[in-house]
Amino acid sequence: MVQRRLLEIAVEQFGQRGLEGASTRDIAAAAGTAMSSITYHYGGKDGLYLAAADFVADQLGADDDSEAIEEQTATDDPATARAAIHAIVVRFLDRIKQRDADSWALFIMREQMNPTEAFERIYAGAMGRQSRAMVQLICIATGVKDGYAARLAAISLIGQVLVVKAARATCRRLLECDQLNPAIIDDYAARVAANIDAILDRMIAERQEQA
Amino acid sequence: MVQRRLLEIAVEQFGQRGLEGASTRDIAAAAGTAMSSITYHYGGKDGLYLAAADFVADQLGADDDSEAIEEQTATDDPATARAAIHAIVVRFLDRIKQRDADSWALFIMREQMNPTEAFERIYAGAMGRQSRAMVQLICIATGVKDGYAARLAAISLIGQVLVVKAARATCRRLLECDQLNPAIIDDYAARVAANIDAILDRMIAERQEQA
DNA sequence: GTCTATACTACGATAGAC
DNA sequence: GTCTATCGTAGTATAGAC
Repeated sequence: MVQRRLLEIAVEQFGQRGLEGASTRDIAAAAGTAMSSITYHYGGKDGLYLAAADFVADQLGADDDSEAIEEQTATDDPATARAAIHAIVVRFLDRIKQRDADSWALFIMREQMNPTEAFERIYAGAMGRQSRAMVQLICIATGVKDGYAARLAAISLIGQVLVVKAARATCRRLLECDQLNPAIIDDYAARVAANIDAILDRMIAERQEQA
Repeated sequence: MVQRRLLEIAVEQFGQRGLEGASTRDIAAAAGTAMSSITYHYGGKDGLYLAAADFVADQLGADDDSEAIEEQTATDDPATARAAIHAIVVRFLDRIKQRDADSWALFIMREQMNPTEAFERIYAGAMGRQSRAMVQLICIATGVKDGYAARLAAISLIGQVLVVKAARATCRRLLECDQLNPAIIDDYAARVAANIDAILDRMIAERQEQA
């Protein structure tokens, strides 16, 4: 399938070099086809970019047990909710261990910085669902009713996961390693897991002393 | 000063649109000069980009009390170290409240994703110093001797701060606001401050139960 | 030092052969 | 559907006037 190959290369190139930095010529050549096939299939560079965003959004929602985790949002047991939060974070860090994860992670990061319509499409899918699930799970796990407080907490958790991709250069310097290998990611995952428990416990304590 | 104005615009444009996305014509025009003055002063686009990186690095180290904070690295009092950690985080989030902070934050973010020589220059300055100071302060605040563990913890703290810029689009969606206004940042800073205490306390507990 | 002119290159889009 | 060939339009770089 030419189209699939085109999309894979597109995500890689757009992620690595950005919308302006990537060239349709290079993408087409790497996919082993002519540049004009991009025009034919996607109407042009912008169309390919949006299609690449949809492709990322699909892959983000597919091949995982995200539905199972999101089902647990229906729970009202704090321990179950906490386990679900851990599961989401672990799964995300697991994905990052894959080598080809770079492409889509960079693609999304760029969209986070200056969002275009492509971000809407990605967030409309699995990404938005998981973010909202995280907020709800925090409410359940801590007994906090205030959605605003839970959203702020969710952002602080997302940041701890995101940082390995968003600030990869700083991480490499700080850890004095050329690339974040799986062993280091595992160690970091353990740190984040402990942090999550500490933060959730703190939030429970905050709630109780407020009463 | 034409050169200073050129650098300010360059940071803004490169940050917003990336190295490839920004055009020397636009930058020169916005700075009220001819494009060829970029060639004259900086040798070309790449030279201007590196000069912009140096400019960012300088501003990052200047106009702040970072030296005062870094001096506190010399302390051996856990409470003082903890206060210093809080101070670093607060100062960073304070800066983000400024409107023009966007430019350099985006500039650095892009370099984090695909580091070039520009990142070396930025990290060689205040950024690297503060990162290392953070690690050391964590050691002092928790009594942890293991630098590796402290570095992992430092990354998790950096992530919580970084996320407001790195995942700004997600933050906006999650908080249902068009832009992260100062009031929200303050609320978030309070959350992060509580998180830091929770995490440091947890690390102290980990250390004690290990003994 | 700064600007105007121009040269050169690479890009995306398009038309048309097959 | 896919490729080749071409066009117009950015972009950077350079040379030379002032």
